[in-house]
Amino acid sequence: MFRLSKITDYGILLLSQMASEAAREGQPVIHNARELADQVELPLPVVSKILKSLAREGLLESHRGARGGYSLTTDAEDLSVSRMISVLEGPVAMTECAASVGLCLHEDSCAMRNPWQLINHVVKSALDEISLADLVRASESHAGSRLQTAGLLTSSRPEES
Amino acid sequence: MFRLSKITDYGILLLSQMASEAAREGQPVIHNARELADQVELPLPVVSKILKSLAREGLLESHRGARGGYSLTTDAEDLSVSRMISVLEGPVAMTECAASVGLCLHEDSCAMRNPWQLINHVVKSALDEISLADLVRASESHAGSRLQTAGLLTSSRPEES
DNA sequence: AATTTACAGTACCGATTTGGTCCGATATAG
DNA sequence: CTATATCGGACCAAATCGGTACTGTAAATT
Repeated sequence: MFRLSKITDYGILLLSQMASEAAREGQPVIHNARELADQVELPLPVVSKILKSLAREGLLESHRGARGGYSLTTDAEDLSVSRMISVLEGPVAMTECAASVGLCLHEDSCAMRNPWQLINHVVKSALDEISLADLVRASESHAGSRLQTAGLLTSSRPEES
Repeated sequence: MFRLSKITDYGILLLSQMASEAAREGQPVIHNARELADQVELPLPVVSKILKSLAREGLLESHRGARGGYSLTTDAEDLSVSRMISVLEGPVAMTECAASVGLCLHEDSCAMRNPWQLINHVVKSALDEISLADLVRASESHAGSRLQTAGLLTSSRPEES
């Protein structure tokens, strides 16, 4: 409920994995689908499918043929969560009305267009502020990420195992 | 595509409708399902179902019997969009992992728990900041809402008909 | 040039979720 | 007592989602 599809979940996971290695190497690395599937422990066909769509949308560059694979086209700092979500499951539009015109029967009479656009804008702005690099940092350390210092993480820290 | 279910859409619409009238009357009004269904132009059974669940969750008070109906239990200023969404489609959790423990197979190995919690927190905070009263104001006037003055609406204004 | 590796595209299927309907029971006003 | 409404389910069709399979094409290795 109110959640992203698994595809998006996996997609962002894959991008993070790639960005993480790129950061370590200091340069973009070419990963093939099989390798990534092993690393993130997901079935190859699924990973393959997601990588294809990421490439089609321009987030990844594909290299065909033997020793081919995918590499990031964008610096992790410059790739927002908002963008990733848009690419993986369409524009960030919390209701049909917000997505485009003519989808809702009550478009004219409905008093909610402005409100929804407002909500939408607030959420989208929030997601614009988080970059792939932020995610990588958050995954690698529990403390000290840029976002924490920016005050975006106000709660102490997630209680987990 | 990262959107709320129609039920949530409708639910918030209904709450707005009720809050709007309550604001005009200066007091909570009792609406029956049929009346509301007419006003928002949705099938009665659907409206009825949604109102039931809103009442069950405590956002509305139900009055049974003849001349019965529903009334808001909370002041519109104190009801956040976040709360409404939670009630209508479960906790705001953008991925399964974020919802509760034990749902994802890769829970331990997965490096994304922190990142997702981060994203989740950012979105939830954003939705906490918008109240039902804000929505009503936004629906009634294109300019001058509290949110605009608070700087949450940075873009000039939505381009629409 | 043949072979192997790996991406490209697309069709497909089963399971789940969603949107929507219906009905019998119960409570209240008049 | 009767009319009016909510209450709490069950129920169903349709759309969506997660995942698989297969055929084709491009590049590198030999």
